[in-house]
Amino acid sequence: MQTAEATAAIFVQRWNEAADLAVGTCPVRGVLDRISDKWSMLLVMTLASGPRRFNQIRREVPDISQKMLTQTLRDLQRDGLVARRVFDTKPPSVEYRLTPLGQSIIVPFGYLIEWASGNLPRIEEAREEFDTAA
Amino acid sequence: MQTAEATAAIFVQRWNEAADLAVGTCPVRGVLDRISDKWSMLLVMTLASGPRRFNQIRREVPDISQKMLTQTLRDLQRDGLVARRVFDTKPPSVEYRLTPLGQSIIVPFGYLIEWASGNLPRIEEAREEFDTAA
DNA sequence: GCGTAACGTCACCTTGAGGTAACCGCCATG
DNA sequence: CATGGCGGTTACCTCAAGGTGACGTTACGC
Repeated sequence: MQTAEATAAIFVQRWNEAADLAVGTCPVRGVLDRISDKWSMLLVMTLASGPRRFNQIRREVPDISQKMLTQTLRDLQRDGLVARRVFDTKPPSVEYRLTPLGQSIIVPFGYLIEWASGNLPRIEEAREEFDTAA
Repeated sequence: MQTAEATAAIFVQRWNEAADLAVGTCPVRGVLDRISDKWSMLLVMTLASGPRRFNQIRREVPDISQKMLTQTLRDLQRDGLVARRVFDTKPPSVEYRLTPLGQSIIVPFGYLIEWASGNLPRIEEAREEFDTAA
């Protein structure tokens, strides 16, 4: 197991080696922009524990509108993270599940969520301090 | 070293245990919304390799507007990820550096970037396939 | 005096993400 | 007959993110 510092150093080095990552056509930006909308991450994590049907997701994520659920699922499907399967029942039911590619993003998401929940108190503290200073 | 599957399973389990993460006041969402704007991640990674001055950052990230650089740096400072130091030179120069909290986010970011650059071809492939199918 | 570089602020405008609500066909149930 | 659940689509509206460009202050070099 490496220290966090060593791991960070490796990532920083890779980032710097990737030359023009900061400018216009950075490929990482393209993917990250897609992932960083309001619902994508939430839906991926929801589907992480198994396939779901449309209205099942709606019930689990109550504050998403029908439109955004449809749209976000389409986008995730387009990117190959989610597979859509229509069953020929009456009425037809639709199942959404993560593809292997979709499952592979759970790990990096997990690290980010872990960081977020672990450091939330520190961030809120910093915000208060900053706001009272101003 | 665990397999990716095992790691993912742990993250999924934690996510499910965190009960009301999906609804309204989810603390993770609060932090992630901040991080997922257009420039935050890019600036953090830029500052990862050392402190920078204002216009130095502008030159390294040429497509950011002055306004957004100021604003994003302020937000990062407010969240305690970036420290701002004013030097009493003439004219005054300003240095931005990551705080320890800011440095700690490099690792989760790194995993995400690694995933993004590794899977970009697959995503583009999926997009093409999806678009031609429609 | 003039330009330039330092680090911003302010006013304005455009764009698009996302919410709301209505509507669709189909089928089961009361 | 009517209601409700299924899985959407469409039109409309709002709000905030982000870009542009002007302005400001100080100090240095030409």
